[in-house]
Amino acid sequence: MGKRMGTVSKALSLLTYFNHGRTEIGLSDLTRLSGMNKATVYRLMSELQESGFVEQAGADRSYRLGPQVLRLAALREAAVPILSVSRRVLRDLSDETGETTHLSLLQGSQLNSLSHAYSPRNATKVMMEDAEVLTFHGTSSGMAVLAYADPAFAEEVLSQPLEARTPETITDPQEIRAQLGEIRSTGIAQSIGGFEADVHSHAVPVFGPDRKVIGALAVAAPVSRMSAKQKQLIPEALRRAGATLTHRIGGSAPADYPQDTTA
Amino acid sequence: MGKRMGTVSKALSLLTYFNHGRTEIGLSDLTRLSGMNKATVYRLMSELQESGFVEQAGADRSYRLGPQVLRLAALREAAVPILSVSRRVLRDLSDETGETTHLSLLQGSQLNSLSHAYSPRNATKVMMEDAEVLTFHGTSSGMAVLAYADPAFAEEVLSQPLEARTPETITDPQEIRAQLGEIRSTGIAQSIGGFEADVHSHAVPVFGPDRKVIGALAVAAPVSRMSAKQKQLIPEALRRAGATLTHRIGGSAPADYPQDTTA
DNA sequence: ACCAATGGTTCGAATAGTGAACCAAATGGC
DNA sequence: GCCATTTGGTTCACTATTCGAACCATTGGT
Repeated sequence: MGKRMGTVSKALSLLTYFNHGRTEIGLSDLTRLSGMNKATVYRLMSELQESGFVEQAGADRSYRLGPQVLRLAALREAAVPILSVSRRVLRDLSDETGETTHLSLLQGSQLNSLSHAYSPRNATKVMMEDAEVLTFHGTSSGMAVLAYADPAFAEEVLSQPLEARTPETITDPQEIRAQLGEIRSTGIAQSIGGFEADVHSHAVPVFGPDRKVIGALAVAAPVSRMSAKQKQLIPEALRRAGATLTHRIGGSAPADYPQDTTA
Repeated sequence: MGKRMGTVSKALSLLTYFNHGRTEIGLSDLTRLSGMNKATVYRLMSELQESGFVEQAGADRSYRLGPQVLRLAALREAAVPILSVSRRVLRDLSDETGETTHLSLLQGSQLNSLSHAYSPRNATKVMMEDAEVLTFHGTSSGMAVLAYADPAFAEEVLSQPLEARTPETITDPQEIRAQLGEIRSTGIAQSIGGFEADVHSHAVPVFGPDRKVIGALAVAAPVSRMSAKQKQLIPEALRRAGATLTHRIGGSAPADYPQDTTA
C-alpha cells in the first residue's frame, strides 16, 4: 500500500483485510494490519459502519462485513450477468489467439458450453454451438472443472461408464486421475482430439465468489495450426483471460491454484 | 442528504443511487442525484473505481457496480450466512404453501428484498426481484419490521410523507399505528394489494442475536388463490418458518413476541 | 454552424483528515 | 490484590485533502 491514496481508498482498503480465514477483525488488529494510525482506522471504520458496510459483532467490538454489501452484490448480479461479462473476455481472447474460444458453466452435474467467440483471422476454425453438453473426460474444459471440483463429485463422474467420442479419448479412470493431478499442478488442462478429431484445446477453470469452480474458459484450435509459438502463446493468454473472468464476476481462485506470478 | 458526512460516507452514499431501474449511472446524472459538485463526484467515483467497487461500462462512460462487491458479499456470507440459510427456509416454505416467498433485511433505515423462492406448483405466481426497496407502510414485510423496530424509528418513518403505491395503500399514520398494535398482538402482518394490486401477502419479523428485528420473512400470493384453507395454512407455515430462520441464524425473539406454543 | 449535452480538469480557499498522546475498562500474570 | 499490558475509544493543534466555480474537449442533435 505504498501509493498515495485518497481517504476513500484508504477506507476501502481496510475491507481488503477481511478474507475467508479472517472474517472478524478488531480495531487494534486492523491498525497493525494496515499500518495506519489507530484514530484514523477508528474514524474510517465508523464511517463504513454508518453506511452498513461493516458492523460490530456482539462479544468484543470487532468488525465484520455488514449487510449493505449483500444489496450491492444483488444489484451487481442484476446489472452484470456472467454471460455478458464473458462475451468480452471471449472476444478479446479470440482476437489475441486467433482461435475459437468458449465458456462452459457447471449446471447441476452437467457441463454446458454457453458462450463462444470466433476469430476472423483464420478461414478454418473450430466451430461451436452454445448449450452443447460437454463430457468431463475427453474435453479440456471438463478436465479443468473436474480437477477443481469437489473430489466426491469427480469420483462420481469417473465411476460411470466413460464413452470414447474419438479414438483419442482417454477412458481409463486411473489415467484420468493422474491427469487431474497434473492439471492441479499447472492450473491448465489440454486435450488433443479427445472430443473432436484434429482439435487441440486448452482450458482453465473459472471460480466463483465462494472459491468453487463454476465452469471453464477454453481455446480450441485445429491441431495443424498449433505451432511452437502458439503452444506458448495460447496457455499464457488463456491463463490471463481466466484470471480476468474470475475476477470480473467477483470470484477468486482457491489458495492452491497456481497464481500468476507476474502481477 | 442534509447531514454532515465525511468523505467516505459521501462516496458510499453515491452507491445508494444504484437500483434495479438504474444499474448504470453517468457522471452528470450522479451529480444531479446526489446534489454534489461534479468534480467531487468524479473524484469519488474514480476512487471507488480504483477499488473495484464500480466500473465504467464500455459505450458511454457511465458507472455500474464493480466485481469487488461480490467478493465482499461472499465473505459476509461466510461470516454470517443469513442468505444461504434463508434460501433453504424459503424453498421449504414455498413448497409448503405453493406460493412465492421472500426475505427482506433492514439495512440502515431501508428495507431491501434480498432473497426469494418460487413454487413450481402454480403457473401464476407473484414475481420478485432481489435488492428491491420495500416501503414500510403498504407491505406486510415493512409492517412486520416496523411493529418490532425501535419505536423512535417507527415514528420517524411515519412522520415522513407516505406514498400510495396502489389505491389500496394505507397512508394514514394513525391507522398504521393501530395496525402495528394489532401486529404486535398476533405476531404476523398482512397486506392486501398494498404494494402490488391483487397480491395478498403475509409476513413475520426475523430477529437477530440481540433480539432486535433484522428483517422479515413473507409469503406473497395472488388474492384469487387465497382460499379459506390457504388463509389458515399460510400463517401457520409462515410462523414456523420465521421461528426456524430466527433460530438458525442464532437469533431469538423478544420476550413479548407471541411464541409458537407447540414447539 | 450552432447549442446543449456529455465526461473530464484546474486551482485557490476552506474544510476535513491526521496522528501523538491520552482515557477508561478489560484482561492477564504472579 | 496488584502491576503491566491490551483493548476500544477520544482529543486537538497542524496541515494535507477536498471542495467547487469555472474551464476544456467531445459528442450528438438540428
